[in-house]
Amino acid sequence: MNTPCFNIGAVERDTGLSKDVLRMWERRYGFPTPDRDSNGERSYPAPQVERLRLIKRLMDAGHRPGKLIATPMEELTTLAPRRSVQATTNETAGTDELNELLALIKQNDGTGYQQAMLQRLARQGLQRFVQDTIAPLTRRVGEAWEDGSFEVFEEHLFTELTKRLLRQAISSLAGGNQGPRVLLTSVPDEQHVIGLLMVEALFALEGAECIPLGTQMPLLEIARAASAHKADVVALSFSVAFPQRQIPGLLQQLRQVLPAEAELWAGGGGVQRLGKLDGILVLTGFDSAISALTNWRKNHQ
Amino acid sequence: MNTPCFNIGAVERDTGLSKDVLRMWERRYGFPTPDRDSNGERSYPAPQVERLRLIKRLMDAGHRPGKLIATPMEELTTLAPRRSVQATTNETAGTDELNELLALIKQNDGTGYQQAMLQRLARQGLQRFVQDTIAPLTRRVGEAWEDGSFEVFEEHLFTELTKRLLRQAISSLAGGNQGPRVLLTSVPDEQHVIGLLMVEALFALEGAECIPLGTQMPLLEIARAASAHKADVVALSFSVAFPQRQIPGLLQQLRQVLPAEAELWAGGGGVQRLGKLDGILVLTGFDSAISALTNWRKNHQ
DNA sequence: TTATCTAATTTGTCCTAGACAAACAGAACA
DNA sequence: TGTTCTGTTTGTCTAGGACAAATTAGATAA
Repeated sequence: MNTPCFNIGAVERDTGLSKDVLRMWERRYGFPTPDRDSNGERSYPAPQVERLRLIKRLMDAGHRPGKLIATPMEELTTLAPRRSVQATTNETAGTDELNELLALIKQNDGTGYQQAMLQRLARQGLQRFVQDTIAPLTRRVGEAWEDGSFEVFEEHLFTELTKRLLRQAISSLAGGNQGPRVLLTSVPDEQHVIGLLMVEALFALEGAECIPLGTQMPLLEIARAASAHKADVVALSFSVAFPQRQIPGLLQQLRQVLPAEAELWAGGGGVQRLGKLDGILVLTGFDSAISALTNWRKNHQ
Repeated sequence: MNTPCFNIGAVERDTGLSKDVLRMWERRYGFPTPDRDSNGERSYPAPQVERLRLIKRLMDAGHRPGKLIATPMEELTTLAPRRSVQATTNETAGTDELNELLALIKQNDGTGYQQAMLQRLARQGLQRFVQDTIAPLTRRVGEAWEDGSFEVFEEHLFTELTKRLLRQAISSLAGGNQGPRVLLTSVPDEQHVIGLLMVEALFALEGAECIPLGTQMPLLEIARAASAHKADVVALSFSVAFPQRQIPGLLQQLRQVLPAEAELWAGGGGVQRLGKLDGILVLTGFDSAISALTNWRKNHQ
């Protein structure tokens, strides 16, 4: 493992920082300081890539790059998150149980986690399971990832296993066909699917007809899918990690290309601070999602 | 829908063509021809974005951009795929049944598809189901997508439902613990997970201990995960859609940062034409994967 | 002291235009 | 028919400049 090197494209892939940003940081802040290969192209040593990944994580947690880059490495690893301060409010109840579940993931005990979750599902029923177990657990994992107490691969394992549980639960429900036809998906660059699965579970419980298209649909394809499926509602999910600044523009762009008769709903952690947008319904939580559904039914009978 | 416009970043997201490529094509070929907004920045009309998406699809199917861009739009829509010529060989048997399954997707009948697949699973058993149903079906969908007879959203629906089936089948297996500990994942930019799920199903059937980390793990994180989980094998999947040229470099880079005691296996449609690589085992198919597993056991008892 | 508005700063994204290497196609050759 | 060589195609990298949106800091008013 003697100092493997990454070119700028590989660093972009691995860190999520665009080439433009990597070059700009080098120009402005003097970091990173890649070597040059025989063609004069940047060649990033692995430790610098690690540091960039750490910086990116702290940025996603609300820190600013200028400060971070000036901070020495040791200090970086101990920095706390800035954004999610008011998070731990209604988590007094059941906190210990959630911690136990997370501990299973941290011990790399995927099987144990799955079994414990299935028990909870059986005990709580799907709706409560989604709202009281999956949702807070997901948020907790996000926070833990931000403050560094969760490794990336632990988060991946959690995500993969949780997706399985949800999908399994959903497919055990008979496909509803009373309610609106709801097309569930996300925009390109938004790959978090757990939010979509949670809301699908709730909608399916209510008997709505869900069309799960997975994540990362190009906007124009969402519009075509909505036409082809005669969807009554297009529901998009934005995670907290999604670049907030892009959301309003994306939604309005999609609203423009979407059939007029299809409603556009947006939910997830990313849209909570969003203002009102014309022709778009912002879902601020699970209750809001369910009441949107019942409202739709009231207006379409 | 009066000519909505996309900036270059949105086009990159929606088409998968990098900003560099978009600018270069404009310089070289005179297409696309975006307008400019008040800041002098490119503004792509929706029809051009559609055309770019079509071109990208045909490129993934083996065509060359120079030709495609010179081709008029009407002709583009009728172009056949170039790459997958020898595909339809051993598909004589059961072709009609597979066509029926695909027809369900095309009719947007997700529920019917799921039921039909569950029946097949029960009839064939998991191993045959993976090899004789899921695998050819997935290949067929890929081909159909390439030659334009499948819409993107139909492919998404198929993918989402098939993932559910596989995950459900896998989680019904008791977690094995005899065989090697196999860490299953993919590199960043490789988001196709069905191949991973198929091989996980086979390995789990053989009693191996699978650690599914989902897709898109940064290389350095794969290495950390392998250490933390004490993985005996890291198995990566590359779909046919993954840029072939990047694969050898990626694998060697990963091999460098991976613990020496962990084996590195690479499978999927993307690695079939790959030459031999030092310290990396290329899996050319399901049989090859299973024999790799038994070989490993032979060498580690 | 708190609130609000303005100015300065930070930061990401976009721009042009040039260079080069890897991949590919086709021709000449064995 | 197969192989090597050469020219073309194509993607990715480089440099540094510009600017707008977001954020912070400072100043003024309540």
